[in-house]
Formats: sequence, structure tokens, C-alpha cells
Amino acid sequence: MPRFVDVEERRVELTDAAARLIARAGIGAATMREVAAEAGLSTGSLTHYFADKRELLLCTFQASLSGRRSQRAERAPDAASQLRATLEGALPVDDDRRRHWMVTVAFCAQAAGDDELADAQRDAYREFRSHVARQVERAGIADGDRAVVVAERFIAAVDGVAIQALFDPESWPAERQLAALDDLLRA
Amino acid sequence: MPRFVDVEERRVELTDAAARLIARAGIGAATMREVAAEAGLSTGSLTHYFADKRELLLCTFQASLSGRRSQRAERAPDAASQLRATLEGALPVDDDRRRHWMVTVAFCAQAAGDDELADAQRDAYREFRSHVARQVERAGIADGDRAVVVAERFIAAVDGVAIQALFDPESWPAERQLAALDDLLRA
Amino acid sequence: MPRFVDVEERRVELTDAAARLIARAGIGAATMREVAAEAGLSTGSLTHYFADKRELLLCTFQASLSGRRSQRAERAPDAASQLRATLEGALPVDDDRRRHWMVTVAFCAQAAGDDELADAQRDAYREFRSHVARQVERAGIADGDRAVVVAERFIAAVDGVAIQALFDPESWPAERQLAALDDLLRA
Amino acid sequence: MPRFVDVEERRVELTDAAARLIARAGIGAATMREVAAEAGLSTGSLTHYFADKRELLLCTFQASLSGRRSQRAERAPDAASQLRATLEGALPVDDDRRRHWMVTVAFCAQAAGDDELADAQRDAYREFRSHVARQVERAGIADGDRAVVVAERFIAAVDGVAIQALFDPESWPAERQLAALDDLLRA
DNA sequence: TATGAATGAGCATTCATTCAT
DNA sequence: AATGAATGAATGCTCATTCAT
Repeated sequence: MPRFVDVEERRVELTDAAARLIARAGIGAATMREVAAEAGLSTGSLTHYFADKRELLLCTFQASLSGRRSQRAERAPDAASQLRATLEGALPVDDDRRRHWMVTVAFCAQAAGDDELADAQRDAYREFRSHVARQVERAGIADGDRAVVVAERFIAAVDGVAIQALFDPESWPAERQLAALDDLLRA
Repeated sequence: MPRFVDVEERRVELTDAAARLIARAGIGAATMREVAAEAGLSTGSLTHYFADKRELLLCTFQASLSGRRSQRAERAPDAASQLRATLEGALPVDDDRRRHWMVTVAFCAQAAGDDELADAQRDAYREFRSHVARQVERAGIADGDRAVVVAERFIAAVDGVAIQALFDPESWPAERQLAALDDLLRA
Repeated sequence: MPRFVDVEERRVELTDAAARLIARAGIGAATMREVAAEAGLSTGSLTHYFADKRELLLCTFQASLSGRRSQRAERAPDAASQLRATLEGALPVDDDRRRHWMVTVAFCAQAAGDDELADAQRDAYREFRSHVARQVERAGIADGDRAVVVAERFIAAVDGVAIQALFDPESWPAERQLAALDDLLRA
Repeated sequence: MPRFVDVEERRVELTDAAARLIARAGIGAATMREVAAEAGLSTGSLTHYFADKRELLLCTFQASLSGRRSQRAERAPDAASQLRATLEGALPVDDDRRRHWMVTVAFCAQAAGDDELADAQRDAYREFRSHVARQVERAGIADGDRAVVVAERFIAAVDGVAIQALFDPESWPAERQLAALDDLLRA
């Protein structure tokens, strides 16, 4: 009877540790040793849960996405509010979303020259786009292909603000980001 | 018998080589050895021109920015066209601009946890924002602080499209990117 | 409620697994994990049967020797035939003997710089030599010390052929090896 | 003007270091670090001269072969003496030949499950066989295909003695090995 | 200025081994 | 007896950097 370990939980602990490290000190600092130490485990244990560093990075990105996704699930009173909440989820207005963005940037940098990672990145974007498009439809803003185009425009605007906010937080306190989002939705 | 070498020209050759490598195979492939080889030089030579790898990366980013900046200089008949040309310069519609974006993404990933790089990134953004704001004013779209806000919105929209185009080029051929830009300016 | 397990049988299963692995993929592939997996057990189980890897290797070698020895036991009509059968046992003419040779070679490589293993190797040779010498005497070929010298010569010739056959099986099909053995015994 | 280094000489120094280590402490002790230390260099330097460990091992084996080969070149008064000298070269009668044999055994163990190494091993054997066959012809012992068969028998006998001598040096002092060789040639 | 040999710290990864269950 | 999670040392290898020429 082996020691009881919740494998999935452990994997989450580890990808969390990796995400924290990436957000705090950059992808260069996210070595296997450092991630293991951050999670309070040994190097060797890491490889019980992830075959290699690439897999760890990919899972860290996908875990970060799942986090973002589960946040969307919060109920909002109406379709318009749900759309707003979804887009707000893409703005680095708190440490959690900020962390997600740092992971995404690190992942994008790694995805250059690595087709599998690039595909993961692209698919995540497309999934998010469908999700936003559906909410655009429900909010009665646009339908069918038009909804997708509107979703793209919304996401582009939000992502653009996010990137500026990420590297110039002084110019972009949370309230300014949210104001920009409201402006966007009003137009 | 000192051989004549144009130091500045050599630095450009080297940062170009680094940019090509980053765009082609990711920042992980941009080792000192590989950059030197790509430029047709020896490893040791690199250190005559750049104190260390961080400096090379910083200079590569700044050289990439300069390239983008010099492209803006192209005359355009009127202020509105100049604005359009400037924003178009931020879209990955050809290999050159695509390369610039890959360098920027790589740089952002490295800037996490490195204050000096983060500052460089932020300053570059601010400089670009002032530039666009000036053109917004000249085009008679808005004035003063309003012009800066409009510039931010334009840049955000364009950057957002750029990021999507970077990792999903199938969905974003050059003409679609330019159409999105035209939509943006029309509104 | 102690589960019934035939310890000796399990050890044989494990050394068999190790031998198969060594023959198939080299000693480098014969890690504890791989041996356990090949035997259909877990890593931890291995240590119930062998204190450490060295012991596993030593036992694998000795089990391989026992196998060779038990084959000698096959009855042969007369002393000369018995001698022939014994020497034939040292030729890699089938998968089984081939496997034994691979294990022996791996063991020899490991025995360099490990006195205990080297002693085991030497003792195995001496034991084989006495055995052959006894059959040389019984076959009336030579007596006493002369029988030992003849045995040595026979073994040397057979081992030399075996090594060539091991790495150049095209040049040494089974029948050629047996023909060489017959030539040897005729002389 | 780079520092002057004789690359070939350095490679020989390194393969010599590897051979010494393998003979002294077994292939397990011949790690990159240990080989570099034995040669008085750093780990990193080793990879200037050998792409990886496999290449180092292959070159060590081939350098060991070349050593054996160059020893054959010693002139001997007549064809029979030359043959004897060649076969004597395959007996571990001194530290040098002993070292060559240890390298060969280590290499054989590694060649299991590595086709390229196995081919190198086979080719080395075939080359040696042709060489001996030529001397058998010159010594007037046999001709054509018969010479090859005789060569094989000679090599097998010598190799067999060598293996016994390697792991039971007490039973096989140099003079006994040479006596066995003389017996072989007399017959 | 240019070279490339040399360095050694640091990396991801593998492995034998231990141990709680 | 059996498991497999956990360990951490060790391995092969890469890399930025230094330096003699």
C-alpha cells in the first residue's frame, strides 16, 4: 500500500510554484532546481510529475489558463456583465492576473521556435476568442461572424492595455485599466 | 597596424544577427556562440562590442526599436496618413516587423525580474506613446492629455492585434491586420 | 497474513530480467528501474531481493553461469561427447548462450576496478577449467596437470571464437562455430 | 592569432587519460569529469575535442587500436617472427597491452545495444584478421581463404588466452602466455 | 582587433537508494 | 511482501566569460 499522494494536486502545487517564480524573477530563474525548492520538494521529485522542463512549462501555462477560465465562471447578473467580467479577467489588475500575464509572456517567448508550444498558445487564444464571441452574442452586441470580429477587437484592446500595464504599472493602476475597459464596452 | 573597423556598424551586424536568431528559433537559441556564428565572427569578438549577454540583448532590443523608428520617418502626405503609417509600423505585416515583435516578446520575458530591462521596455513604450500622441494632435483628433489617451487606445488596439497575429498568422494575414487598423482609425 | 512468495524463484525472475535487458540493450540500459519493469515489479520490490545494484549484477552473472552449468548436465553417451557438449555450451550458437555471453562481457567490464567482481569472474573461470579438465581426463586425452593445460587451450580457443561470433555474427553462423569446435577436438 | 594548440595531440592526451582511467577503475569511473581531471583539463575543454561521451569512447577505442597497430610495425627478421610479434601484440603481457584489453572489454560492453559502436568493434576485428591472414600467407603457412581460417584460429586462441590472463593474472604470467603462443605456432 | 582554447559554474536529467504506508 | 513517492548526489552537457596569443 503506497503512500497516499494526490498526483493532480501535487502537479498543481508545482505549476503554481513555477508560475510564482516566473512572475517574480523571470523565466530565466525558473530552473528545475528553483521550482522544486519553491515547492518545497527535491529536484528528483519534480520528474515524478513532469517528464521534463518543457512539459512543466506547458502545464504551467495551461494551469494558468485554467485559473483564468475558472474565474470567468463567477456568476454575473446579466450577459453584458458576464462579458465585462470575462474581459476584466484578462487585465493584470491584481497579483493573480498579473502572474498569469507574466506566465503568458514567458510562454510566448519560449513558443518562438517551438511549434508545439506555439500551437498551445494559438489554441488558447482561439478558445478564449470563442468564449468572448459567445458572450458578445448573448449580450446582443453582434451575431455569428460579426460576433467573432467584435470579440477579436475587444480582446485586442484589452490585451494591448494589459501589456502596457504590465511594464508601466505606474501609468496603469487598476482603476485606469477598468476605466479603459468601460470605455471600450460603451463604444 | 590597427585594422580599420567601424565599431557601430559591427554592433549593428551583431544585434541584427541576434534579432534574426531570436525570431527564427527563440531566445533560447540566441546564445553568445550562436549569435557570433550567425554574424560570421568568433565568440571572443563579441565581447569587444558588448560587455556581456545582457548588454547584447538590451542593444538588440534598442536597435530593433530604432529600426521601427526610422521607418516612421518615411514621409506621408498628411498628418492622418503619418499616424496611420506609424501604427502600421507596429503590426507584424512583413518579416521585418515580425522580427521586431519577436525581439520585443523575448525582451519582455527577460525583463521580468530585471529592473533595468523593464525600465528600458517601459521607456520605449512611453516614447512611442508620445510620438503617436503628437501625431494624433497634428491629425486634429484630440489635444493635450486627451491625445495621449487616444494614443494609448490606438497603441493598445494595434498591439493586441499584433500579438494575435504573431501566434495565429493564419487567422491574421497582412490585409486583415491593415483592415483592423483602418476600422480603428475610422471610429 | 504473509503472502506466499518463493524468494528464490523471484530472484531468478529478476536476474533473468536483468540478463535479457543487458543482452538486448547493453549494461547501460540495465538500471534498477528498467530491470524491475522488465520483471513486472516495482523498483522498491527489487531491494527486497537484492541489497543493491552490485549484488543484482553479481547474482545475474552467477545465475547465468548456473544456467550454463545445468546445460552441461545433459547426458551424453560418452566422455568425448560430454566434453564436446561442455565446450559447445560456451559458444553463442543460440539466443540463450548468446545472452550468457553478453552478461559475461558486461560483467567483465564492471569487474575492472572492482576486486570482488573480478574474483567472482576469476573463480568462475577456474571452476569451468576444472570441469573441462576432468572431462579431458575422462576422455583419455591427457592426465593431471597436462589435462588442465589442454583444458585451458580448449577453453581459450572456444572463447576466442565466441568473442568473434558475438560481434560478427554474419561471419560466424552457428554451424561455422561448431565446425571450428570439431576442428579443435580433432587436433 | 589564437593560442597555438595541437588539436590532434590534445585528443590523444585525452583518449590516453580515458584509457588509463578505464584500465584502472573500470568504465564506470570514466566520467567526463574524471577523464578531464586525469588529463589535467576542465570538463568544458573536453567538449572542445569530443562532441560527447560516445565520441570520446569511440576515439579512445580507436586510439587504443592504433597504438596496437603501430607496435606491429616493429620490424622482425622474417615473416614467421612478424606473425608471432603481431599475435604477441594481442596478449596482455605488459601494462600497455593490458590497458588496451581493458579498453576493448569496456568498449564491447558498451557496444551491446549500440549499433555504431558494435560496427566499429566488428570492423576492428576484421581488419586485424586480414592483417594476420596476410602474415600467415607470407610465413607460408596457408594461402587464400585457408590463410583467413588459420588467422581466425590463431586470433581466437590468442584472444582466449588474453581473457583468461586478464582476470587471472596469477595463473597467467607473461611467460606462460608467450609459451602458449609458441605452442600454438608450433602446431 | 580578432581568435578560439580554456574555464567552471550551472543546467536538465537520471539514478540507486530509502522509507512510509 | 509490495508499492511508488521522495531523495539528492552525480552525470553529461552547455554556456557566458576570460585570456594568451
